[in-house]
Amino acid sequence: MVKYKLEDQVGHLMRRANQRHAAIFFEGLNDQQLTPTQFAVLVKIGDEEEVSQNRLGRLAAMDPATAQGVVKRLKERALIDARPDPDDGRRSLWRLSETGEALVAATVPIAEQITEKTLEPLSKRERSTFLALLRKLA
Amino acid sequence: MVKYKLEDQVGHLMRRANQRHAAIFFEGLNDQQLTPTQFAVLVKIGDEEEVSQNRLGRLAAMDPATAQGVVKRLKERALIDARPDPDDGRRSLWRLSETGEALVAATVPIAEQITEKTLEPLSKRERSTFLALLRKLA
DNA sequence: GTAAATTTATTTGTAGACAAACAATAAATT
DNA sequence: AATTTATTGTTTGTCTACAAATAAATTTAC
Repeated sequence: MVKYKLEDQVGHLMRRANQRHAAIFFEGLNDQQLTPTQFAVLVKIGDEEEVSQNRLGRLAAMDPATAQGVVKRLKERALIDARPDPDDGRRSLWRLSETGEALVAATVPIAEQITEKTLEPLSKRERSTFLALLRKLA
Repeated sequence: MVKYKLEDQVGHLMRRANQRHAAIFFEGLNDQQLTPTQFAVLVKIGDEEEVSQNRLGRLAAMDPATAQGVVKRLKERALIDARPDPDDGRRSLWRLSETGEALVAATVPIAEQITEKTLEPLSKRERSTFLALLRKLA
């Protein structure tokens, strides 16, 4: 019977790694006032041209209730715009505004630096190992 | 110039891995109505016998504002108790109640299953590699 | 063609997570 | 001893995250 050590549990370690990454993220995108989720949503809208809110949630790994709030705040900042879906009365189709487009273009390089900084404690080789294993747990 | 792929970013993958783990956690400890953070706090209080709120926050990786709320809820459920620190008028010293003690004893085995289930997609060897690398990023 | 099931989106409620500002106490400095 | 600095804990506000309940529109099944 070995003692349960919180510090060795994968959940605790992931939580802490996430906290560290979040801190790096906020430091990097402090000027733009973007959260990781908001950034993810902007990138995904950019990828898709036009996309419904629920689909966006799936693409960026948010549930519908979360997506609703995130989209609302981005809309209030005029980073995204919507028009009603002509084929489906329930949906709105979201796209980047010009400001949003410019913001994504300006922030993607910073996001790349954030990824780099997050992985900094690992060697090149370790990084690809880690990402491959992490992908299996995602 | 390679396109920025959200799905390949370490932050996004960690966020998703965390979501998956959280889902496994809630499923496992649904009956006890414990969150990962609450469980972490209970385990840490158990480790320490008696501990102040701020120190507890550091042990379980929460900032003071978060710790305050978590401790408050555990106290309301009578899982933990406090007495004033005789040596420091600012502090309370927290410890497990009898109920809390019993709950920790009952839930640690479940937490071990949760860890196991979270790591299930990885082989034994991959698990130790993953944990070693994750520890460097935490 | 209608009833049932599914999908889309919203609302309410709970719980982390953290920044910033604050009050109270304790420790360090001079 | 008095002042400065640090620590402990609380409060307010914003945001993510999700469960559960609801309403409306669409699809599927019969």
